[in-house]
Amino acid sequence: MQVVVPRPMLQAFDYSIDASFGNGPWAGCRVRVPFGNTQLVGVAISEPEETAADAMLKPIDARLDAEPVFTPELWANLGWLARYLHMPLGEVLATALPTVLRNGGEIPPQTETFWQLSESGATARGNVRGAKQKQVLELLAAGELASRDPALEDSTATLRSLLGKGWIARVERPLTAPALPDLAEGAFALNDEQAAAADAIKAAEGFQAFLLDGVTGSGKTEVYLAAIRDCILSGKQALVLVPEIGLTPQTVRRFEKHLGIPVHAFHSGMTDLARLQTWQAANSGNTHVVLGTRSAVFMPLARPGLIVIDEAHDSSYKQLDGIRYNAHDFALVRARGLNVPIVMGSATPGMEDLHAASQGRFTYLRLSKRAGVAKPPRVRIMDVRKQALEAGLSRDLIGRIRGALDAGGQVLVFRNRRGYAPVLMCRDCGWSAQCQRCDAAMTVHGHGRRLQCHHCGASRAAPTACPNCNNLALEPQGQGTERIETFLADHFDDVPVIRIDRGSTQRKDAMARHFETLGDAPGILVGTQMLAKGHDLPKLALVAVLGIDEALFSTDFRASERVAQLLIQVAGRAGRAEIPGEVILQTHHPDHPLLNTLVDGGYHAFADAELGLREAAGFPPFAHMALLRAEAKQAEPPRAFLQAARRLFDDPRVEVSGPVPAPMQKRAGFERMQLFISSKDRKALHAALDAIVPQLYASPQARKVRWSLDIDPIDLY
DNA sequence: AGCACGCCGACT
DNA sequence: GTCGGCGTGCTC
Repeated sequence: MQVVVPRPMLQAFDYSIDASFGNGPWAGCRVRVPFGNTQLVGVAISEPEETAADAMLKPIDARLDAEPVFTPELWANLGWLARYLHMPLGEVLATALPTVLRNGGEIPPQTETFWQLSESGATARGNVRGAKQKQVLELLAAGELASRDPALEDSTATLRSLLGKGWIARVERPLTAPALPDLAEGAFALNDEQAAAADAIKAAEGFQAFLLDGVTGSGKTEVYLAAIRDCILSGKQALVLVPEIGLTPQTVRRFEKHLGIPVHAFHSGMTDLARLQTWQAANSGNTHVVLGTRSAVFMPLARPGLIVIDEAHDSSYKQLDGIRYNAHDFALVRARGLNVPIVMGSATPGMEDLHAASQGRFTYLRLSKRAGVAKPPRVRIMDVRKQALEAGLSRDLIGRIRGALDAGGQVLVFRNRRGYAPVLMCRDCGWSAQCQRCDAAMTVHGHGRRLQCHHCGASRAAPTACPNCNNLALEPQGQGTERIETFLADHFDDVPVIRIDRGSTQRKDAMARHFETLGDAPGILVGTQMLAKGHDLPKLALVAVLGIDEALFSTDFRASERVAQLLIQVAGRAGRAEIPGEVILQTHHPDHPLLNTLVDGGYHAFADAELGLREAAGFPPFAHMALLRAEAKQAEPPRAFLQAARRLFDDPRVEVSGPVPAPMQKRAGFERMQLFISSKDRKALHAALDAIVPQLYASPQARKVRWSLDIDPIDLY
């Protein structure tokens, strides 16, 4: 019997089995096997009779599943994914399983926990001191509750202490499919565009891909919800993918509220056990809706009916290490395999998706109107050449912030650099603090007291004197969110100033809390990318975007797309409600074509121009790319490895360029090189890689480097 | 990857 | 004389 294991090896391994394991199907079942001098959890990929008996083979140690852990559709598509990514099947299968199963854990019986009031609890109920305990007891007095009931959220500790006192009891019941919601047709108030989109999705028979292109505030979510409702009312399951931005719990609550049924979540903030429970509920058909981040794309579906990808352009759908899959692309493959419709929603669709729509591969659905009273914001480019700046803000901008606050509005200041300042520099000799292990300047934190490398995490105290000339002339250069926050808090001391970035918002619900703190009162939010999403701010009157200039001149061919998406997303936060929003882009390059195209023509004008440039340059989506990366302590072994790899290509339809140093040549002490591989012909590219990748695994040079192959890379770092 | 084997340099 | 450096082979 052939078994694949989670090791970087392309081949399968043969094992013998003895009769005691029973005779169900083996392919797709997990097995524990001896491997070298350890044991591994692998997956059988054939039946015993397909392999010739061989007395030399080791026997498997255990069969871990009586039935395959992969649905037939996932089994087929994960096989395809392994071939497409040119990665070992054993590693792909392991990645696609929840952690518990990957590690050989049992699939527990499917139960659901309920809490009941006990007799002593009913007696004690009258004289409980703790407010929280009293509240929970009152809830349970009205009837038992499932542990996942929203009413019991954040009550884990209380429940545990009540259980300890014997006032409540825990009951395990077999999990069953939630009752279908009682939703009449048209339960959502949709405008004509939304209704047309929902109807088009409803009319899909089998696989059909929809690009739901809707401006910010146009109500894409209502269209998803309508489509999901249609799906579950016809007895099928919906899978919803969302970006990794820490807002999944809020989104789950919103979906549950609108659909009236439990929605199962799957994201990195959950325990391994909770994730396994969602997996099981989906696999057994005991849930109607699963909502999760990237890895939820591997969810087995017993009754598949619909896949939704929210914010389909978001780059967090691509995994950057290990199995570098793209959940957006794999979701399309699965929708085709499951023969169900898939909806990709975005206010700023990626070039690939727009191109697919223009070719007719995706059905294009447009939501051009903002829902309700919301009006599109006015966007202005503010020329700050020859202007004095305070913490990176011009006088004019500061005045406009004052005006917005005085009118009772809220202000959002966006700056894509966290920390106090991007560089610590010596005024006298020009020395600047560099990271020892990376080709990058260290970022100043803690109001100038600390230095931190954003690439390797290195951190140290900032020197007081210049290490080069000994003068006391060190000065933080440039602006980070921390410095801007300090300035604004000082300058606008009558309103709250809240910073939102990875430094201030590490805890799970921190972002939601920050938004709550602000409420409806005038105030200022300062932050990075993280500000682009999150709660609606009904009183948002002004969005100021600082420091876009460096982003305008990046070398990465995808940089323009990302800047455009970010600007549109950030700008879209303004004008979502009663206050007419204004967006100010502060720049030293007011004539930059990207900015002007965006401001004058919007995202679509930009996209048309960008697609033209991509086509002329032969970049995706008009060509297909792969990136072979290699790194080591010294630059020579990666260069030699990639040069040897380069010589293996001989198809003229496949272009290979490099090896070249990565844009950040040294990172965390490793010298990094890369080889670009591209072709207009996807089949030719993959045929070439099919022939070459096994040779890379066998290459003697590969032992001296850490290497990886990235199919359809999105970041060329 | 992870581990064992094995062949050369600097330590008790 | 050994401890341990990491080059090489191997995993059914």
